[in-house]
Amino acid sequence: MLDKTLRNFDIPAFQQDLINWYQANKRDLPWRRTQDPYKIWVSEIMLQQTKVDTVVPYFQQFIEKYPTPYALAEADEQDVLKSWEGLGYYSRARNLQTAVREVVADYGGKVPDSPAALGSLKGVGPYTKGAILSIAYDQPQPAVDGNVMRVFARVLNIDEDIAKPSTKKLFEKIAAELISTADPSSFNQGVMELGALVCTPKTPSCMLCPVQEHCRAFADGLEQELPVKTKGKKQKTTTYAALLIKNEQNQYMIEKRAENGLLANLWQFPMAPIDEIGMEHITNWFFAEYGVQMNIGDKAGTLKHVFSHLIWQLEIFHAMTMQTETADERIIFVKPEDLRLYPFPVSHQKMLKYILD
DNA sequence: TAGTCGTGGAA
DNA sequence: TTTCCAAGACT
Repeated sequence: MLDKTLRNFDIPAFQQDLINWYQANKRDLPWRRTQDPYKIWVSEIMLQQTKVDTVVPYFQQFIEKYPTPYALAEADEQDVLKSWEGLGYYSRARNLQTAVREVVADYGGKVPDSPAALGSLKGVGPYTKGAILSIAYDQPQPAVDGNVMRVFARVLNIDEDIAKPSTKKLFEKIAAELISTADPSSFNQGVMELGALVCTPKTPSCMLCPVQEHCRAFADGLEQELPVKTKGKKQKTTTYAALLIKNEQNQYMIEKRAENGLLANLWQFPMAPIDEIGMEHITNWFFAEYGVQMNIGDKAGTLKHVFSHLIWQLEIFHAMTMQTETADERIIFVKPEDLRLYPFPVSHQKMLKYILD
């Protein structure tokens, strides 16, 4: 299967054309100005499912605050989450810190350069492992992301569904065959850079492509049809009442979310699923759930927030309570000016404007 | 395997 | 407006 796919494919010429193009056209990105495995690691975690333009400012600020594995290992998780606020996929931040602590404890603070040790770290999967080994340590390891699957699917005219995990394994085998042993870093980054700048998902710029002469999809006019990717299911909407509960000290009630699952360990204004409990039972539900007696006031606004796999429809209300504390450790009351000290998901960051005017 | 896990930008 | 998606990992 693999032999047939790669038969008559001029691997050395493809490598050379790709690497030459990459050297001449690569973007000047902060993580390309260093060989520090820790910094490259941080960049690769941030770049998971996230655009380069989004990552750049987060990376700069993160490295300034946590310049070494030791600095990150010693940091408070809440501070790390605050640095990650707005970037999404927050378990990446917590897994990174867990992994960095392991590197400090078990590897003397040096990022492992063996595939087995690196791949065992929390949050380091097949792609990230290959990226770190190739970019930081110049090892010829495949690093297959969405770009790589798209580029290789077109160049080699492969119509396997790239949404399937088994297809990713196929491309890892292909990447292992194609990767340059002379410059694995430039090869891997070159494929990704090509995917980001030229071999784009929609309307690829084939006329500007440095490997056009190697591309079977272009030769057959199939560049728009490849790669094949089945689409996921639609998100389900849940409606919540989100309450801006103020007490007589002008403090607002916020809640730390569970330590697992969606938006783990971030803070939010309390929410009630009004589909389930009914708007008329909210007060009782809140008392049962949080031990807080409150009166609901005016509606402050409405907010629709779209996640990857679900949608929140938030109906936002002002509310008043006489209490300044509860028995629930997840609940605290905070002055408006201190709310920004806590890591909030974007949906609840937006709610701050109803309080801070 | 398929679902979970965020966000903002492009077409 | 809707859809898709971006340098994935985990369960």
